[in-house]
Amino acid sequence: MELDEKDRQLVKLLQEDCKKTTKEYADNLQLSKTAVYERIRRLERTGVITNYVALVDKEKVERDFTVLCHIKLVQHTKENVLRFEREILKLAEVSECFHVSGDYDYILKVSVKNMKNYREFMVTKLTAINNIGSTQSSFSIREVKNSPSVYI
Amino acid sequence: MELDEKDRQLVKLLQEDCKKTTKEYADNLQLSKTAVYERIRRLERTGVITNYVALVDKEKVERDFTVLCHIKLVQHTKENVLRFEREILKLAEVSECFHVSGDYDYILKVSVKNMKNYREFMVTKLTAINNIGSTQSSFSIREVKNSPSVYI
DNA sequence: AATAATTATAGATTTTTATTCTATTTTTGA
DNA sequence: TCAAAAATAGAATAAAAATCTATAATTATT
Repeated sequence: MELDEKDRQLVKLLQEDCKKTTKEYADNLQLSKTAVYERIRRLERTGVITNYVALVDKEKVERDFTVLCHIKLVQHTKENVLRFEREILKLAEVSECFHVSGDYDYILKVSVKNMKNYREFMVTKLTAINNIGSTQSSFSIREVKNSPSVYI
Repeated sequence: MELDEKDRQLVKLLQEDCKKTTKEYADNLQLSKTAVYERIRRLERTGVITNYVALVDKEKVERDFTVLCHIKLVQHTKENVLRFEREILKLAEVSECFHVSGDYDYILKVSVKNMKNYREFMVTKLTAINNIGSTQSSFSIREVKNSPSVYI
C-alpha cells in the first residue's frame, strides 16, 4: 500500500492519540470527515494499523523496574532456539524479545516491581529455561524515551 | 490508586484493544456499561492509563530494520549527560532510550528501513552527537516479542 | 489530448455509542 | 448498627460513527 502525505500525517496523529473524533483529524488534515474515515479504514484493512491500545503508566502499576537482559544460549540448534523462544513468550514480565547478532543471542526487556522481583524472575522463570548459557542484566537507571510509535 | 480485580482485568483488555464498545467490556467483566465507563474515566483521571494509540506494522511502513545500539559516553558530567539525552530525544529513529548500569551507559532501540539507512543514521546523526565514546550495534534477526503492554 | 472508468471526497442521513442523569444498592467508617 | 460515601444499574440524551448519495478529482485508455 502506498501512503501519501495525508496518510502519513494521519498515521502520525493516530500513533499519538487514537481517541480523537474523526472530525478532529479531518480539521487537522484539511479533509472531510468521510475522507478521513475512509483513509483510516483503509489503513486498518491493509494492515498498516494493526491495533489500538491503551498505554499504562508503569510507575502507577508498580512495574517500573526495567531491565535489559542479554542472553547467550549454550547450543544453537533449531529445536533449542524454538523451545527457548516458546518459553520466553510465556513470560508476562518480558515485553520485548529480540534475537540479535553480536555479543549476545537475545536481548529482552523485562518489567517488574523491584530488584527482589527481578531476582525471583531470574531464578524461578528465566534460568529455569533450559539451554541458557549466560546472562548480563543492564538495569535501567532512567527512561529517556519509551514509545511504541514509528516515525514515517 | 488501588486497583481491584475488575480494574486489572479492564486494564488488561484496554491494553489489548482500546476500541471496543463500553458494552463489550461490560459484558466481559460482568458489570454494567456505567460501571465500566466510570472505571475507565477513573483510570484515566488517576493517570494509570496515559493515552490511547494506534500500533503500526513496521514492515508495512518500511521501518522493520531494528537495532539495539549500546553506547558508552566519554565523560559523565551532568552537562554532557543532559546534552546527550536532549539530542537523543530529537532523533525520530530512536523509539526507546534507557540509561543503564553495566557494560554500557545507554541502550537505544533504533528503527530504520535497512542497513544503508542505519549507516546513515549512525554517521550523520548518532555519532554527530558529542561525547559518544563507543557504540556496539546488535541487529535484530528476529522479533520474538514486541509489545508496549505491561502485565498487571 | 480527450474521454471513460475509477477513486476520493463532501455533505446529509441514519445508526450506534458515549455521556449524563436519577434511583438503588453496596461498601466503608464512625 | 447506622449514617455517609461510593459504586452500580437502567433510562434518557447527546455525540460520534457509519452509511448513503452525489460530486469532484485522479488515473488509465485510446
